[in-house]
Amino acid sequence: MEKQHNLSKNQKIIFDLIDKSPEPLKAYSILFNVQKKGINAPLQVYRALDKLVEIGKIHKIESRNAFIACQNSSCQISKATAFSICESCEKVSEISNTKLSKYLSNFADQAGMKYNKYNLEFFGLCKKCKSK
Amino acid sequence: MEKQHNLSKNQKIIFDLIDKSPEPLKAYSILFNVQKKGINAPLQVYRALDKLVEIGKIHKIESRNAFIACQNSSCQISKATAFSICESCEKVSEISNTKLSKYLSNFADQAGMKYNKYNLEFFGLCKKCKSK
DNA sequence: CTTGTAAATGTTATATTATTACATAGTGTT
DNA sequence: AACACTATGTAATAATATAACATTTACAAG
Repeated sequence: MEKQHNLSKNQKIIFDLIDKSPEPLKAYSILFNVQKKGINAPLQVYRALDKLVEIGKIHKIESRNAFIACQNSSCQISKATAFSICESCEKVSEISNTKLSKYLSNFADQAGMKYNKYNLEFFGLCKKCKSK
Repeated sequence: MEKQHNLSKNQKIIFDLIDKSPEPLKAYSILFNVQKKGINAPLQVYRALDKLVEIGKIHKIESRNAFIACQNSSCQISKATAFSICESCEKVSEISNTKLSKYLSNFADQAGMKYNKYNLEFFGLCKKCKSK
């Protein structure tokens, strides 16, 4: 059984916003959107984001400085993430591919070193953009 | 034969600095270091960095907003990159592993979509930090 | 129930990272 | 020489993120 994380008020407001969004959201766009709910300062947003990332409810798309809800119910901790990013329309999808994640989790480098965490971002054109 | 890129003055100054550095450098630390050489403004640094990334002489470590010289002589274009990052001392190494790069370059997702570009960052503890 | 502790909140200010806009200069063709 | 392209210089500003400090809430242990 996975640990239940009871989100606090701000965390819930911000998670709900990200979860409903079809695209990754940036911190200041989140801030703008939640100001009517009483969240006034960047730090309030960043604190909630940090926590949500920590418990795996959202992931940060590093190359875009944006945040997306976890699409993968089994991924409760953000330690092994893979995304596909369309370089034209900026659509981002989380990749859940058991073979890929096994391959990467078991990867050992030249020195035999293994890693407990990774983040992979693939770039290309999504179907729609490719057919344009 | 690979295309030869003749670096301009600013590009060369900034590449040399990054290439000599044992660790990834951040843009404003680069700026600070090259001010004695007549580069005064952030934009001058960012323009050179953009170009150097484009031609594959350096890579950006996205999770750290820092830049590292390409360690891999065959990687003239930054389109397939993998790094190992120590979460304790922040040491970063580029991974050149043919199997890994083949695996990722050939990876096709659920929809059969393939990608022309990827960036992978592994996190863990380096040998030194692990033995502490 | 009250006390201790960790987590979360609120607020202001500031640090860090990156780009826009505009003017000028160099480089290499044809 | 004319052209196109790349690079440079400078000032201002936008976008992203954190530091410092005061207060409040949640909740388990005594």
